[in-house]
Amino acid sequence: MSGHHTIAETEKAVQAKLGAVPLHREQMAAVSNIHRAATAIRQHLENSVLRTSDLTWTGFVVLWVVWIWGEMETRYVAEEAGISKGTLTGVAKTLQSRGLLERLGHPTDGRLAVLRLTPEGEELMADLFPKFNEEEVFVSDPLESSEAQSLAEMLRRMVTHLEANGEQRRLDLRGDTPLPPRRSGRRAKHG
Amino acid sequence: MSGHHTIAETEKAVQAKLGAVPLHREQMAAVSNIHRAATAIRQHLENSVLRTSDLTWTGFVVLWVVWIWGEMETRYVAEEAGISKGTLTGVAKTLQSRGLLERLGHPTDGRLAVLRLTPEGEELMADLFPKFNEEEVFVSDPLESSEAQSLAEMLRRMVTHLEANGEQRRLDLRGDTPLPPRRSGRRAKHG
DNA sequence: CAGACATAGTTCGGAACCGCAAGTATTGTG
DNA sequence: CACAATACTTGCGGTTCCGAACTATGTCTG
Repeated sequence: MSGHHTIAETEKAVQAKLGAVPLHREQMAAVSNIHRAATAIRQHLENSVLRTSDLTWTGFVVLWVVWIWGEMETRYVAEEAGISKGTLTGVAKTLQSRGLLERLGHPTDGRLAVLRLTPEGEELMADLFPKFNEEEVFVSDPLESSEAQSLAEMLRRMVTHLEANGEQRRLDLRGDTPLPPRRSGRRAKHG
Repeated sequence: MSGHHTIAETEKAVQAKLGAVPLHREQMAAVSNIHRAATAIRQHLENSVLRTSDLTWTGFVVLWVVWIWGEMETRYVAEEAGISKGTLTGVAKTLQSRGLLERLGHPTDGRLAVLRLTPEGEELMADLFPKFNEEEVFVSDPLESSEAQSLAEMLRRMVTHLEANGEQRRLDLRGDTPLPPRRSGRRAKHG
């Protein structure tokens, strides 16, 4: 890494820039450090264990989700992996083309599709996951065992809160005004 | 949200799947919850404050970094934002085309490029950031003030640790073997 | 049972994204 | 002045990503 600014320096600059503005600093620091940490950890894991298997982060997460749950319907895989259905379609195709994942139709409901690891996929995860976990230990090195637990627990509370109340919050925020269309994305057939 | 599985259920499934394998569970839970939380928070922020200004997450982060630091050389912007230089070139173009960002040559070193917000960009951030901060408060709702501080501090330690030791760790991990080339990417001119 | 509505997944447009190679320009150095 | 180093851009080949439109299937209702 050896960055230009350390995380501590950035926080000082924020303080300087926003010194006069009334803000909720603790929450700001908490949230922005979550993203800083997530990015740094992700980059470390991508450039260590994942890279050697030529897996992307998202590809790994999808494999992981399916591995943990066994067979799983695609809509739930997308949700667990934190990606959209459309993205999953593409990612699953990539993983299928590498022989790691397979796709089954649902026996009774023709709309559903189910994902499952191939034997090669199972083997890969059995090999990869311990290495992945070793790096999780490495990045958690500065935390005491009790701190790691406490960290996980606080984050879990935040996620649970968002799962329960996020949608309502977003509805309240925008009130009547519907969401503006995105700049990019598919357009209606004709004006 | 209203997911299929809650985060608690997922952790139970992990326990079931990996019950026999010797793993470091606390660190695993901590790291995976960091990513879960980061994804959930990012989606919430994108679909509330960012969406109304048609900003992507990365676009906002770049604006934020430049806003906090004032003028900043592009290489440092990329690093602070957690993206590659090549990506930054594209993102900066997008933001310039919207009149939010401008690009200046460095007065003394002709190789450098410097980014700075336009008045429109300053105005947008001044308007947007308080709203953004309000949502940071919302997502941190389940945390006591002291907990938010403690969370930020633990994450800061993890990031600092990675900044200091990540590169060496990756070097040690791969030992002699150079990184395998990526599946994709530009090829050398002739084999 | 036909038509309306709902649900699951795919397709598609536009953008972001990476890593690498190669190109351009500039600066530092022996 | 040759030559190395540095900083950024450009382009390639691929992946990921969202969300709206679209397709196919299932379900509900009159």
